[in-house]
Amino acid sequence: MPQEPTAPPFYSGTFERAIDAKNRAAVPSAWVKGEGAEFFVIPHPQEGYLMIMPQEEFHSTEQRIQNSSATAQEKRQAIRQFFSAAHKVLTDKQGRILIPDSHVAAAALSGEIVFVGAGRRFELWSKDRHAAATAVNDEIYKRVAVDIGL
Amino acid sequence: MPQEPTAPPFYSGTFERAIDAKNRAAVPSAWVKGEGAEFFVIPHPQEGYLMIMPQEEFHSTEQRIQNSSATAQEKRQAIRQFFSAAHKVLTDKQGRILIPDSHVAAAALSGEIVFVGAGRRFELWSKDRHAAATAVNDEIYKRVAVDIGL
DNA sequence: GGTAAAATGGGTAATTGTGGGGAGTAGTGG
DNA sequence: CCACTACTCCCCACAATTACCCATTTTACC
Repeated sequence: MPQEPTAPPFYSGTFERAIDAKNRAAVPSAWVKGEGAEFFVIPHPQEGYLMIMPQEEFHSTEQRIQNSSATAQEKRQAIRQFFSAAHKVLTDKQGRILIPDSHVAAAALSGEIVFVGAGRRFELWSKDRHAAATAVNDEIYKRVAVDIGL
Repeated sequence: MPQEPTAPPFYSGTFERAIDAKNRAAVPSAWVKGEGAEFFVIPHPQEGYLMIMPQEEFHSTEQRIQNSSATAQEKRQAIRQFFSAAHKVLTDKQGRILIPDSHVAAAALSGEIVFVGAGRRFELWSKDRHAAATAVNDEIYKRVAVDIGL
């Protein structure tokens, strides 16, 4: 039976979690299919949160850099930074991932954290930063909602 | 069962390591599959770091020189330089590689070093130089990230 | 309320990184 | 051809980190 060749994952919703003393964070169970799921963890270049994506989205992001309007030289540099910041992680038997120290620092993670679905990838925030970012975005969201007559 | 014919290796992430008095450096365990992995070590021609690649990437790099727009004469010279600078190394039983003296000098390695994943190959930097180079690239990376709406 | 699944915490075993002693090998010069 | 030296690799030992496992607690769903 030729079933779907791994249906493209889609992440949505917001989930509060905790990160423990060993820097482990439990991925929402709805987002982890089988055993030993594999993700790439990359700090967002500007805003202080972590982007987490499966392999195919990782490579498709590389392609987007490749297709950008920058010069060939700039694109190579950008991709280098992108690769060097990307750490591959596997879920353990309890569905948790281990966040590298440098990335914990980059996103200021400690205690309460938030998983946020973002389509083909998801995000990991410190609760505080997420609250702040949400406050700003909500403003914009409301304006746009009015604009389209939601 | 026709499984993938040895999935091409992919290196990503950044790992801090030490180089000891015997010029041995432990390759990140995630990057070494079996026993006695084999790599080619070549100093980067301009920037002062070492490129490390498995055999297939080594040969594919030779091809890229071959396909460059230089004259036949120039290409022969370039490939000569490339081959003469490339040292083959094997991991020892503890997963370490021995860096030739000349290459240690070329990359100014001593004490703290950094392994950087770069797709089908990886890089070996002195910690100091890496910090300096990263500062510059990060600038470009951020600009491109905005460009593609990361 | 009861059952199952999910999330969290921590103990323990296995793996990884680091350092150094010493045997085997190859290169050097007499 | 033989010593002597320099180097490389193997081994062991230790420390630190990671992954596995099990035990509670919490949440979700009948």
